Amino acid sequence: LTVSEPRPTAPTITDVARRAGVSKGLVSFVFNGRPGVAAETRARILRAADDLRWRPSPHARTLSRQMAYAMGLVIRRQPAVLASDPFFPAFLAGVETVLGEAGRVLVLSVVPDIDAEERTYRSLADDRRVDGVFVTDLGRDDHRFDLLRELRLPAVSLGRAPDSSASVRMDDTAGIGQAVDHLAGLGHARIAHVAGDPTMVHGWRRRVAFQTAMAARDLDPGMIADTDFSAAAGAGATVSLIGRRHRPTAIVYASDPMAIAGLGALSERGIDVPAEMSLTGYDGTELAHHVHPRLTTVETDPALWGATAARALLTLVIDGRADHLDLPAGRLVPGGSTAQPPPSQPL
Amino acid sequence: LTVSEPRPTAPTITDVARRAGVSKGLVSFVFNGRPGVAAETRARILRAADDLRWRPSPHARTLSRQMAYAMGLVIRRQPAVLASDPFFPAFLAGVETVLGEAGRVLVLSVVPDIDAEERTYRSLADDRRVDGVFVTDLGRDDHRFDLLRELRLPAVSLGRAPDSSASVRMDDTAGIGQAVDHLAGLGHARIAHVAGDPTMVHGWRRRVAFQTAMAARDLDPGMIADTDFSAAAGAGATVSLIGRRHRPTAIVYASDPMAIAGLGALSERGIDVPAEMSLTGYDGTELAHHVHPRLTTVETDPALWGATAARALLTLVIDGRADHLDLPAGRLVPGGSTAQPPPSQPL
DNA sequence: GTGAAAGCGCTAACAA
DNA sequence: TTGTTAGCGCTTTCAC
Repeated sequence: LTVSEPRPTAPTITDVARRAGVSKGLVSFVFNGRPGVAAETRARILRAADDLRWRPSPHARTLSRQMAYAMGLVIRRQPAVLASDPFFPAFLAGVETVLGEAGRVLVLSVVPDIDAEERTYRSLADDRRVDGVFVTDLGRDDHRFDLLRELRLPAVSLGRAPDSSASVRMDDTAGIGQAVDHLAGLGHARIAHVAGDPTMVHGWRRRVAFQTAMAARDLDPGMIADTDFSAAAGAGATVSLIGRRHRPTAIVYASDPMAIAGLGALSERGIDVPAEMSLTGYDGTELAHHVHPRLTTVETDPALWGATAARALLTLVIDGRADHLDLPAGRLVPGGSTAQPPPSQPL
Repeated sequence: LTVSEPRPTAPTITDVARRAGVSKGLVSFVFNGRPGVAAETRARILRAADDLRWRPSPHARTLSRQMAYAMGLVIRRQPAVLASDPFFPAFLAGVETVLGEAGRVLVLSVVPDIDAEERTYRSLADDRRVDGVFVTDLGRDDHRFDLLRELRLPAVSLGRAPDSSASVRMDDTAGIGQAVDHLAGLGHARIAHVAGDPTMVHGWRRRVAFQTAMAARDLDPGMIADTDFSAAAGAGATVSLIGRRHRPTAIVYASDPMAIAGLGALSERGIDVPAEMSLTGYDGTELAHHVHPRLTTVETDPALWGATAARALLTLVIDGRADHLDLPAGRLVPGGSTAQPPPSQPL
């Protein structure tokens, strides 16, 4: 039950230098890709390091180079919303593949509110815990970029923010548009949208995409219920939509968990999907494939997103600049939750 | 688009010492809670530090104290399984609340396979990236503790492992037992279990708990289908169980996502829940509350688990020892997915 | 092309 | 009680 013995003392750059018969400085040069080391010397040094299984210590490096070799991700979310969100695990996996190869590590924080979020960013910066951060869940009026600029913390945002220096975006317009087209193609005219959080960029973008797609087909784009992306709110919004006078025949959800919850709410009220109501989701989560009927949803690739964002952040941190990247848009995969509208709907 | 200016150079211990009119040594003593500093001097030093908004640099500390002020969590999971698992987000939130207060940070890794996992542990240890780790998803014959011992990396396991030095456990026996009792009380006799991964401790424990509870009631404990905890496998196991000659009238699932997928599979085959088949889940996830019928499930508290594990790991790292802790067991919360078995079942 | 030595910011042993 | 100083492991400037 005790952890008594000290960890074995690792070899240092001095050991390597001695073994290669050179000075510390040269070893450092080799490991930092500096020119001006004779090929033969370089080989000898690499051999020595390899023999000793030595690698430069990140902490020592941090001290002399002001680089943490770590990236940060601060997530501010309601526990309930976070728990049913399948995005993060896959996103993190993607981030890791890239950071790991680059010898970087991911520092993750989950915070409950905006104050904790700010404190976290400040201490990550003050302590030089990270060299840069990923910014997710963009707000439409996001205060974080000012803070990050003040802290001089390079950031890559997921989705484009007006004042982010680099971003990786996955277009949600296309997927929502395809969903509307799919439904309209089946004959639906009264299509509603259970939107996400309107204060968040992805919630808002999907909402606007819905309105645009509906307007483009001369359909009424007004049947929208806003939520906070939680399953509970998805169910609530569904109930409120079907209570309206002109009940919709189809609902486009801004996320799979909400669609699944909506399916539950409809089923509870004896409304058959897809015979009486068609549903589409967004994300392409595993569970969406296993509810009945299988959800028609927009498949996205969060792992690709993570890997791309990580590469962008590395570039930003190392080269001091990075671009705004666009990822291929999600695409609609028809399931069993969409069908023709019921033949005779009272207007 | 450029991140040009260097981050503002933070004050150092030297600045604080100068401002307080003392030496660096004294400042260090004060910030490490060492005795032997005059009260008045100490106050002066604290004031100076406060004025300068100075805090000791973790990296510099790491170098001289061999402490990283960070904890690690390495998750090896199939992306699909991880994505539908609601446990981690809440667990992480719990961990963070404790680590944050203690000035520690969480280093997270998501790895695809066992080799990557080992490499990750090695580099976390070699680079002194973390002072200790959380070990989750215990295998019944878990190789990781040998590795961690070799690396001298203190570890707290989630669930008790024979060779872990500290652990935090949440009993699954009680919850599964309650589920069986609940079903038996409703009149079910042919109760099946869709188990988790039998090579993982929590999967195995729930499986054994099921068998024990069934045997205690003189019921046949043999109807078990093993899975890997994925939703897909949950659906598959469900299908195989209802295909058996003595079809069960109730199924106890080892997780909510599998129960939800099972519900989907049954629904697809026209089997009514709960009229023809009762289901129970495990975890108490948000989505489980919003499917129809609402899942009868075992509520657990992953955030509490995270906070407790974090406290244990801090203790282990700081004091060199920690205990095995037990958390209150999950408890069954009846929903709409359980009812009396159908009156006349052909044997 | 290579070596010596001065930092990076802090801790801790030793002196005073 | 307080000050001095030698590390911790690495990078980098400046001589040679």
